[in-house]
Amino acid sequence: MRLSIFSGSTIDLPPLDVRKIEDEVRKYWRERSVPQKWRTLSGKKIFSFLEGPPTANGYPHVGHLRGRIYKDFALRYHKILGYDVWAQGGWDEQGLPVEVEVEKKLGIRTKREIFERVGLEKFVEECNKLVDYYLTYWKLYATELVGLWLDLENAYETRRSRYLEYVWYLVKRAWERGLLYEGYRVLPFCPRCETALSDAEVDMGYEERESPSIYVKLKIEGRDGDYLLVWTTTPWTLIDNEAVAVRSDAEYCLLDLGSERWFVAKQLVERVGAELGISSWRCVEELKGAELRGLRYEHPLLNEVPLHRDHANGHVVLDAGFVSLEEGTGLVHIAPGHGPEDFELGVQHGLPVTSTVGIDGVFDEGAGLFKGLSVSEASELVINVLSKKKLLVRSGRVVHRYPHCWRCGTPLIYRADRQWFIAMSRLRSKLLEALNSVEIFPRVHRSRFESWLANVKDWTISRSRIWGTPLPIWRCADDPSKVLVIGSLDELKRYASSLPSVDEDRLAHRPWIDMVELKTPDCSRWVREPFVVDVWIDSGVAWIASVDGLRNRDLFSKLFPYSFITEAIDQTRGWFYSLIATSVIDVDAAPYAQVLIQGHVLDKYGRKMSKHLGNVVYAEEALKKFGADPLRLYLLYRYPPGDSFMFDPEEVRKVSFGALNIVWNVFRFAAMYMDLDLFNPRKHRLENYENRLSVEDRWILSRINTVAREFTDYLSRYEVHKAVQLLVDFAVNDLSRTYLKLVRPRVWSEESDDRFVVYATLYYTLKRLLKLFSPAVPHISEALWLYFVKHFEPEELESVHLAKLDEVDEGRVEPYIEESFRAALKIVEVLAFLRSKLGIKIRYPLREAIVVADEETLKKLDLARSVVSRLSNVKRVELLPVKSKCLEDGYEYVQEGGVTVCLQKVVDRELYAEALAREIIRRIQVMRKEMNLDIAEYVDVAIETDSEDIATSLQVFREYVSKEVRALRLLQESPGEGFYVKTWDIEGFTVRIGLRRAQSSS
RNA sequence: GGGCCCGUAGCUUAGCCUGGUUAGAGCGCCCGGCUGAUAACCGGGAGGUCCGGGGUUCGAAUCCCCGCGGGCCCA
Repeated sequence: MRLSIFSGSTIDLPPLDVRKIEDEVRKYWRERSVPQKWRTLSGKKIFSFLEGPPTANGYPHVGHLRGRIYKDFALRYHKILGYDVWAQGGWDEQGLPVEVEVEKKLGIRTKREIFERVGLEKFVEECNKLVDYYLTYWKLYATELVGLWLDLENAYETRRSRYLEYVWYLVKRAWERGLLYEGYRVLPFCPRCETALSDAEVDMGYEERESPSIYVKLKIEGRDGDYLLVWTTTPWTLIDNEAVAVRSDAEYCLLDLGSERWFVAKQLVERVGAELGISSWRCVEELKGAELRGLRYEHPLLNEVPLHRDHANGHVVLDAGFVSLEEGTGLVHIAPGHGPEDFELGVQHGLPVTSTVGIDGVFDEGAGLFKGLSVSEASELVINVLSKKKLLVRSGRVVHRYPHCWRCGTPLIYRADRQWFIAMSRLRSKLLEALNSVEIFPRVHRSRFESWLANVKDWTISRSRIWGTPLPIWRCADDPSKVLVIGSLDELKRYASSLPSVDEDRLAHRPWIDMVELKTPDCSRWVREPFVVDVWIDSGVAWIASVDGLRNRDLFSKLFPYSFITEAIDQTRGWFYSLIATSVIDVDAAPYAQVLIQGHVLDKYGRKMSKHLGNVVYAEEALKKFGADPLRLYLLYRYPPGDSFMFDPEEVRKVSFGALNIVWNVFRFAAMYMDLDLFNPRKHRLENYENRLSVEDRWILSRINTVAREFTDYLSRYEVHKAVQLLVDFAVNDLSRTYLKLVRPRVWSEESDDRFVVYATLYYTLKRLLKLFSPAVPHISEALWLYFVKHFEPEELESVHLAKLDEVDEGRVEPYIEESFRAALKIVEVLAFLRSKLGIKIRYPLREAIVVADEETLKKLDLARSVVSRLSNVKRVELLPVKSKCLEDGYEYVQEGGVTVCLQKVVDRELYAEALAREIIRRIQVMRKEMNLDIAEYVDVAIETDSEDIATSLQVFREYVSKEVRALRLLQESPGEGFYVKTWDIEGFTVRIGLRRAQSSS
């Protein structure tokens, strides 16, 4: 089957129209099910890839494409290396971002509305619909139109019961291994949305904000008149204050104000003084922070918040490394329920952890006087009360950066809450050990990952949300100390005394999961913990859940550990971690062997792409504008995979498209002449011409093999950019610019069959090059495969992507010839420079060039002497050993690094005549093109000129000119009727040239 | 506050690990040329305190120290 754009009896490869070609190629792949064949496992060694599932939320942009193109490249590359490839797709479908968008869509403003106005069932249905919507988009613009051959028909989906069972399985494994526990932790909450937020979400919402700024003195017990001075911007947290922290190695001053004395860090005395407007105080005692440790003070709201009366071990001075000496007083108020650091310090010292604030930001009865107030109302009242009690030293305002909810703009509050954890901190050494078996590219990132694992904290796996995997932990209603962890749907059904009648996908979600009534011999009613599981565990268990590994053990054992994964650098603490973490929890091993860590895509100025800046380049837009292959090539070759990528649309067009255009045209050139001469690679075999190869043939044959070797070499280190640059450079410089230029006259010459030597060489080279290019630019490679290779070898495979990379043909690698060419091309460059100095165009032949150099260089040059001569249009290239002289009159020269190059600058009459002939030829060629003549078509030419020189030249070079322009008749007369006529100025003379299709001699 | 990385032409960068020609490219700019595969291409030119300072060395973009500036991650 031929592609429709290539149909026709003779080859006429059109100019490169990327999008049209890609459409046709995609159609061909679809009709022939090529990707399915490509993915078929045939029993060979498997390159198993694990897809980092994109979140089915939001539209894909070029940053996503970069990652997906690396994935596809790695897969295709290993396929042509001879592996079977495992290329299952996957989608991450649950989590807060989906909920947020559904809320927006439904006009929901508070979490309560979800339950009361919309209802959970409807809400979950909407989440599903939204996921479906984005999947459509991702399948088209981030997969199919990019040419990705990930298997989407069998993609894993984290919302499916068969998938999320593995999250349950994992939680149960953690429970069995004693790693699952319940505890308290301080987390950022949005009181309006009534949910905890992740760190990433907090980072999104930092904004300037004006807050209260108050200085409060705390009465030290047993030291009448002595106080600790503290500073805070969240007065409401004083309600849950339990300690004051100092830095043990810092100096503190006891400041005498006459009637009373305050402790302040020495380094901050001046600052605080200025702030409070006090200058007349004296430092009466200097102490190390360590000496303050253990002092007790009276809680400033002891009467207003009665529970503090019972906190016998609270209200004490402790030391902590995090105390800042840059701001505040150097004494930091500690509320273990409202700050992560405070919490840790509290736990270390056994302080009571009180959080009298609810998830909605309203104080409960524990807050005494402040019950029922919001945090901001409470702050005001705290200030009032302290002021009345004369404990408030100063109350002002301060503008600072503070985290806000990125959805609704509400300032976040930190509060302690009951959560479920997995004790990852106990697995640190196992994680590090597992990492030993993992190769990380680029290498520099390894230490980052290692230090993250070495310091890993326990994992809060519970979330107070809806659209997620339900936390599979049940508690006995009658005895809350009894806990039941369910590891699969089967297990759930086993204990169920009644089940809602819904399909399994629903059953495994809220709200249906909570309609299941569970009963066991030791408990008549189990109640599920009201959480969903952190969404990172969803994608984290992909290594086993994606293939339903417990049921497909055979397949799973072939894939695990996965050969390769790749995502952007932010996933170091995300997916890369959640994979290895869950895998270590289950089987004490890393689930992947190689990781490629990518940098991010930025805009062309190096700024992050963001909706806010309006500089996001979406996948859809980029694909429509550039086509997939130019975009792929650009993303692959412009920067190292690990680097940030400054995406400049102009560069795609100029550089990437430009390179592809040259590659395409090299094939066009080859195809045109090969077809014209009925070249047949089975008949005109390279082996038949071995002893007739000219030096440039041997050179290009050597080069393509060297390039192939270097290509695989770079890719063994995932230096994708270098590998691809190498191919582009070879195609543009070696093939197009040098080889084709050299062989063009050989192709035109019909005297011998030498042109078949060229075709055989070129065919060998192009076919190999095509395979090398195929992982980077699959569409264009395929088009050329079908059009070019399949045209000459119809029995070849139906797709380049099913082919295998050729072994490097060691016998054809001739380093000496490559060196020789390097030297010769350098001389060609110098001669071009000399010509431009002399103002003599390449079209003007020159008699002689002389190179004076050492013996070794000369030996090299000798081999490629004709190359210099042809490319520089010099009749004779003379090679002389050092000490010879070429610096005579009539020569222009350049001396460089022991090599002297001289060029004879005299243009004698004979040379001049030849030059004129070439001037004429060139103009006739232009006219042939303007007339749209077929390449092989003959013409009649009539030339009229007032120049004696040109007339002579035409007589002398009559044969030459006729042959070059395929003239049947070349007349020196005024062009008559039926001629296409143009008047030219050549060297100041007027020349009228007439052209017409050759008339058969009648 | 801690860790990692980076700083080379107007822009994007190679070279740095392993010290040694005249620091190499692409884009942009200027001049010239080539073109029967080329929507292309080629040659030349202008443009560099290799972030600053100090050290090691016969010799430093490269190795070491300090500083400045930027990025990423963590707190």
